[in-house]
Amino acid sequence: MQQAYDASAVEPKWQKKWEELKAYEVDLKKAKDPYYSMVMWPYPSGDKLHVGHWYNFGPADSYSRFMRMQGKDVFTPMGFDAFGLPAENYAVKTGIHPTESIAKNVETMIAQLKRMGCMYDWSKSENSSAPSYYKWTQWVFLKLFEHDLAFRKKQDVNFCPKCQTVLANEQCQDGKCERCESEVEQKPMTQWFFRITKYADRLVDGLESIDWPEKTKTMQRHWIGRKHGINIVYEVKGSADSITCFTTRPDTNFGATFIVVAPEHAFAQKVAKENPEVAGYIQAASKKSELERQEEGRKKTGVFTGHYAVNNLSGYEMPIWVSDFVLGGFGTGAVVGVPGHDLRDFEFAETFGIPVLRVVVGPDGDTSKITKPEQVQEDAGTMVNSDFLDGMEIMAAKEKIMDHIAAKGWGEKITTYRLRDWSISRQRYWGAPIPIVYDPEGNPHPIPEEHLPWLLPTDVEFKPTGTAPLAQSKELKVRTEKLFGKGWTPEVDTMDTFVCSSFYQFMYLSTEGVGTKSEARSQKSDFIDPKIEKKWMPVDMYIGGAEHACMHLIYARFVTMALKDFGFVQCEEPFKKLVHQGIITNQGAKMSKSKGNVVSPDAFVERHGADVFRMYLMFMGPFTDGGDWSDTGIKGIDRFVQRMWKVLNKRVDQCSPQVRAKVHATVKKCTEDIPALRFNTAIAALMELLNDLEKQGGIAQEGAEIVARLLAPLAPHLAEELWESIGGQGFVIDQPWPEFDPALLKTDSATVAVQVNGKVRGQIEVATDAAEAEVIAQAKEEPNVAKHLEGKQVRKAIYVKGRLVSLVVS
RNA sequence: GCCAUGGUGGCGGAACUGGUAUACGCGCACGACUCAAAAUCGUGUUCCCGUAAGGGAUUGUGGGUUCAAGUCCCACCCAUGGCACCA
Repeated sequence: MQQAYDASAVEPKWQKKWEELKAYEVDLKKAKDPYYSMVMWPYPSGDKLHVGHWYNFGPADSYSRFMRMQGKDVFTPMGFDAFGLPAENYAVKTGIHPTESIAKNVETMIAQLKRMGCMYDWSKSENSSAPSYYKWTQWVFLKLFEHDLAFRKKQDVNFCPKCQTVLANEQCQDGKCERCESEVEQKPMTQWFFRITKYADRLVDGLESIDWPEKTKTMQRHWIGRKHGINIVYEVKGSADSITCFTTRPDTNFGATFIVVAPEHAFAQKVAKENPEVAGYIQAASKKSELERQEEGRKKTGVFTGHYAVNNLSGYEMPIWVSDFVLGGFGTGAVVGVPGHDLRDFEFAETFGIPVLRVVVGPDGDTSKITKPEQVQEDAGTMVNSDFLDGMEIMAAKEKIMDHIAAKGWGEKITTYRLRDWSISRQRYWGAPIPIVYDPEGNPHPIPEEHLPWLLPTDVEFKPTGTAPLAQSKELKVRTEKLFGKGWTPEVDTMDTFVCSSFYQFMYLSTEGVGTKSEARSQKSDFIDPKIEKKWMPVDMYIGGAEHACMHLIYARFVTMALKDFGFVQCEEPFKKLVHQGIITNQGAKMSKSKGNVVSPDAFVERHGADVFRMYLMFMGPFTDGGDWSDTGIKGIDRFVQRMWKVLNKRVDQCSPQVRAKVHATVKKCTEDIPALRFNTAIAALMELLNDLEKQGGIAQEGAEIVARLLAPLAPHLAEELWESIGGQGFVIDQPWPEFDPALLKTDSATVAVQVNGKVRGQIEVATDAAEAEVIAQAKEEPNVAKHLEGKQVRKAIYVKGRLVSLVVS
């Protein structure tokens, strides 16, 4: 009799063997059928791996293992996004240098990751805070600088007065600091930017070619916000001034009845000098904070300037207003109001008694006076009261009038974007130093490549003061003067950590391990071997959180495109296929340290093993849905593992035809479900099979070999142990994926349901190939069916092969 | 407010091009083993009526199409995620 399956002994045993035999190391040059499978690299925090990591990495590994058994040379690396604020804050609190705490955390996390039993190629790991890595972060900066894609400018930035630091847009929520909830101030500061806006069109158009979730693509499209429209110039009556308005819907321009400019607009500023009412409004508006504006909601405020602008199309004299619902920073800072067909314009017109004209008739044909907001739909509507546009569909009218306005010289067609250039300067310590020095006149100069890595100095305090910690470093100052001359000063800001992660997909392919061979690489000037890059890029499968949709996932695309243009890589898009795992919550709330509801996997892994924990997470529901954490069901997977171990070690001479059919049906199900990341149903199918095997009292050798292989992606340790115990050679993960025989899936007879007037009244067994008439006759004879047919006429009879008979009677 | 996705037993969730709704698991109940408990095994388990056979109801709500609707169409309600005066 076999012993119970003991995960605590079996799992370390196989982990050791995999490591000793380098089972997961990939020869990037020799690999014949490359498949690059990547997960988003974790931040090495002291909190260790949490359930969310397991939920991302475990299933992703099962997918990689499946692809490997399809015969692919699967490369799946792991690394650490190690620069960033948490380590710096920890340093402020404890005085321990981030280099030290990060090294310790990385070590712990590697041990934990190995405990998961994932097939990472550790010989090619990366750590973004290693000089051998950030040398390349700096190199990327220099290349962007060289091509005028990195530049310096003064701009308002988000500044948290309590944390004494600049925050990225994503670190401000509703105008408040994400961490301390203080209200964020807008402060003008000189910062470095990457000119991502230059790539706006490619970033939008490229989305067509990649296999990403539609939702993520939509978010990126919206974030980039490309809009085709026209700038129309309106002359101010009795003045040499003019106001330019951007609009995407010039087709409705015959309905324009007013103009609104932002308080910051030059015309508003000019009027304010002679009109105290306007000046007062502008001053009041500028005092309002982001928060106050939001609290006001959609309530419209404004002030009339006393001036009019002429609509050349209709001759209408439009009053010019100032209102803070128009944003100074967007478009031209002025809009033309078409209250009949725009929600905001309607609200404004209603508040101030401005006429509302109808110029579009909707599908309902209603031409009455407009009394409630009617937003123009892009796909339905006909022009009215619009002179030469009358009767046209709106989209056709839009094209016609744009040409008309442009030809008359009243405006110019233009495309606008919502995307802004990427601010990458951070007044923080723990990041890659920006490789720039300033001459005595204050002009920036790139640090020559031979001086990279431009090392992060260590002689600094971490306490936040509002200026960059690097400014305190004597060593950095001395180093700069020594290399460049007296009076030269270093840049003291570091780079946003998103710069580090924007190109790591290439780094894995060009290194040989943290702190070992990667040191050698840092001596070379090659970014990546073009042959390797061509062979492996783009990444075939990328799995990670949806929260990166408009940050990392845009930045990485931008940097890849730029590197392609510079001639260093050949791929346009870094990630061919992208999948987001769902979020695991605890009692409906996101897990976070501050809420104290983080579930640690360690205790479960210790009790049940990594296989059970991984499988339980996969069994909870669809991978992309996530779910609410509960540990009640984990026992079911534990039982599954124990029972599977037992029954696969019980031999029968031959499986019954029914069990053989079930085995092949299970192969089919797993073959379809695992690559589609439907792990929950694949596991359910294996459970069904297990129930049948137990009824049979065991399994034939041939069947056991199939089942062990089916388990290999989902429960890697259990599968290896099973494979060994049934006499398999080598690692099960190196075996080919089993194939199913479609002939075995067919059965001779089928259970067919019989409905009478839509209600199931009985079941009959029929031969699969029985004729329709025969089956219907048999159905009528079924006792309970017959009862319901008594005294009635069958009007219609339908047979769905092998499924049901539907009888309609009256 | 706008956009997207989704509402199925006590719970997590299955369900192919419309074709026996509730697979699989958890939990629960009863039984076996045990001095007892845990573990394990067996049986049952959508709800209501019925000992049973059987009948009725049921996939957020209300309509519709169809021999047949969780699945398709219309209206509405609710939940989650994203965006939020972007012209």
